[in-house]
Amino acid sequence: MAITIKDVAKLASVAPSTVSRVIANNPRISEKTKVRVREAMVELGYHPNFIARSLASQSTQVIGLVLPNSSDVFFQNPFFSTVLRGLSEGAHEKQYALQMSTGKTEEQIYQDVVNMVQGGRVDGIILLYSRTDDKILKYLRDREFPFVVIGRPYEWEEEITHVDNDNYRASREATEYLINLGHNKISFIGGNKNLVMTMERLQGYQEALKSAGLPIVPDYIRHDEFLLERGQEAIQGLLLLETPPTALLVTDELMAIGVVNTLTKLEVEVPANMSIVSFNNAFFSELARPQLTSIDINIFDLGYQAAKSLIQMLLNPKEPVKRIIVPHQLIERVSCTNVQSIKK
Amino acid sequence: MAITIKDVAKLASVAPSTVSRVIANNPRISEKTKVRVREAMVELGYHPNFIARSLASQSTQVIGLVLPNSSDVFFQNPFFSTVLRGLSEGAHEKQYALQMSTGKTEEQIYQDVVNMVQGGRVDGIILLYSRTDDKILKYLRDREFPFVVIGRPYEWEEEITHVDNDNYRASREATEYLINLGHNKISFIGGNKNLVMTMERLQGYQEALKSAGLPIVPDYIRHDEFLLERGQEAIQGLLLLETPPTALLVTDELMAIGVVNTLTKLEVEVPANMSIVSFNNAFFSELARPQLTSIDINIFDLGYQAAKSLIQMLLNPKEPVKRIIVPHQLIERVSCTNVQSIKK
DNA sequence: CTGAAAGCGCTAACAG
DNA sequence: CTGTTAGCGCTTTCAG
Repeated sequence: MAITIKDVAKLASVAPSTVSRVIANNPRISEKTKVRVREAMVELGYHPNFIARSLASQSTQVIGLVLPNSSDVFFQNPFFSTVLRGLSEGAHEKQYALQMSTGKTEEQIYQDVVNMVQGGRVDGIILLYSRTDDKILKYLRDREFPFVVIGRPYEWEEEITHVDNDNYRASREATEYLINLGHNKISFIGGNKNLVMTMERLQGYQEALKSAGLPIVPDYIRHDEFLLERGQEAIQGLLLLETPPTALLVTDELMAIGVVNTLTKLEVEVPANMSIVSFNNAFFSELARPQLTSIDINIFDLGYQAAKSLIQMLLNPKEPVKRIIVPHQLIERVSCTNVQSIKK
Repeated sequence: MAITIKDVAKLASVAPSTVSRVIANNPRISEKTKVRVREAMVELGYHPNFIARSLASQSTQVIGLVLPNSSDVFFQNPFFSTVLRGLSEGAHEKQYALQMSTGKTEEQIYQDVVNMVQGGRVDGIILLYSRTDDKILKYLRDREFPFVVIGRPYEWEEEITHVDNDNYRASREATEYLINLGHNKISFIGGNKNLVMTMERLQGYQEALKSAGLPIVPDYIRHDEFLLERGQEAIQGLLLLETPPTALLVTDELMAIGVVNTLTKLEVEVPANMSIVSFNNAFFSELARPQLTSIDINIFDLGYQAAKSLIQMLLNPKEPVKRIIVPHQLIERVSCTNVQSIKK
């Protein structure tokens, strides 16, 4: 078919193994023959065959990405493209390629992963989410296959390298920010309950209320998919309460947009009649009217660090387990106001 | 290492080739031995090694995706995630995996492609864009490597299978829609000039004006990156003109959002003082305030059809060249109004 | 410093 | 219907 190592070897009058060593830049080959071999490679337009190399060396230079099973939802969220951009950059630096799972149900994705792993298609895997009772995580762990989790693992946290934000603290700070503005009826609109991230943000919220001596009102706590529509529904429910909240902590941008749009439609002014803090800050918060005060969790870095960590693990099999906490920060915009101004 | 075909063969007391045939479900193998072999596979927990298979069969079941060189911009745009979702679904149906280019400059991406192709990593490639003077497209064509383009190829259109919208017509219709509302000062805010899509949309716009006997005013035509910020700049320039337009055709959603936000800031009301038609309709148009009338180009289908077409080419090497036109439609929302209402 | 040879795990003629 | 035998293109001992 194409030009192989043998062709090069013949032209340079060396053995194929020598050519292989030149490619690997093996120091035991003399400069002279290296030059000669390289010339031959150029002359023939030789390009190494990765598949053959993979088979022989048992490594592919490919990283597998696993999306959550609610991938349809995930795709819509700007979180996805941003984290992917970070992954892409991290992988590119070390010449790794990225391969994605394409399944939609948990079972399909599980099969994707088995194919990637047992089929020898990838050297390592990055889970772009962390949730409870994850069959896939368990599978990877049982096989001791190299992988990294974006988010805090629900189990075996100490044994799994992961990249995460301090979601608990971020959420607590956001809540305290609202409390400091005088709010005492603060609602929590969270995402999928099975995501560890959601659980932690809820805890941070509750802890902040507790510390401030405020009650935790179950009716103020909502959970749903990270979707525009879900945000809309959530806020409608809250407004029907006897004493609706005066402030909202929304743990996802897309939901936040849904919330804001719905409020606008219902002529509840933000921030005059409702303060909002959003999460993620993947540029939707800026885009919303009014622009949303938001916790920036540096999504790009989550991806970038995850890629880098995994590659380090691959390069050095006894690399210690790591936890990388990407910093967050509250970005103040104009969606929050002092509670005084609300009382009419 | 892991369990191989030989282990299975031994346990089932057959030759390795027989096992291979069972995997391929070769009809020439008796049901009896098939069953026996399958039992052995299950008992051992055998899973085929894709890399080995790829090397032997010279096919990988992987599709390479090539993003445009302005990938940072591309990642932000909802076009990306939507088309990727379509690609993912199309690939999954036929058990193909997706691998992405990770380079950022044209040269890096070119290298990614060479690696994918000459390295034997992928069976075919999908270009997620179409632009002028594309080195990568030329490379693929010269090597006669199977590939599909999303968008209309700038050259060799007749020889390259591609999936596209009728951008010319879509744009003409959108412009006519505005003309029918009585507008005669219509501006065109387009994206990157090197994209074929942009060129076609511009032509459609111009043709509509011409047919209606309206002049083509160069000052009304703007081009820029598909970015929020660019949309903002474009509209500011337009408002400074002696006779600003009364209607805008914006060929990208993200830009459209930038335009709307800027107009709001400048207290130019939409649609009262400015009508807007946007493109793509990947749910940003719905999200904007006011909601934007938009040409829905069915981005998901672009991806889905591209994946399906490429796979067909791979399955049947003499599959004829195809052009697939995904239909578009104008979705009326509330960002346009009759020109009468503008005159104060 | 370089060559010969074995083998990574699977497929695909070619026999029988 | 099934086994034997070569590879696919590269890496990697093991010699020398």
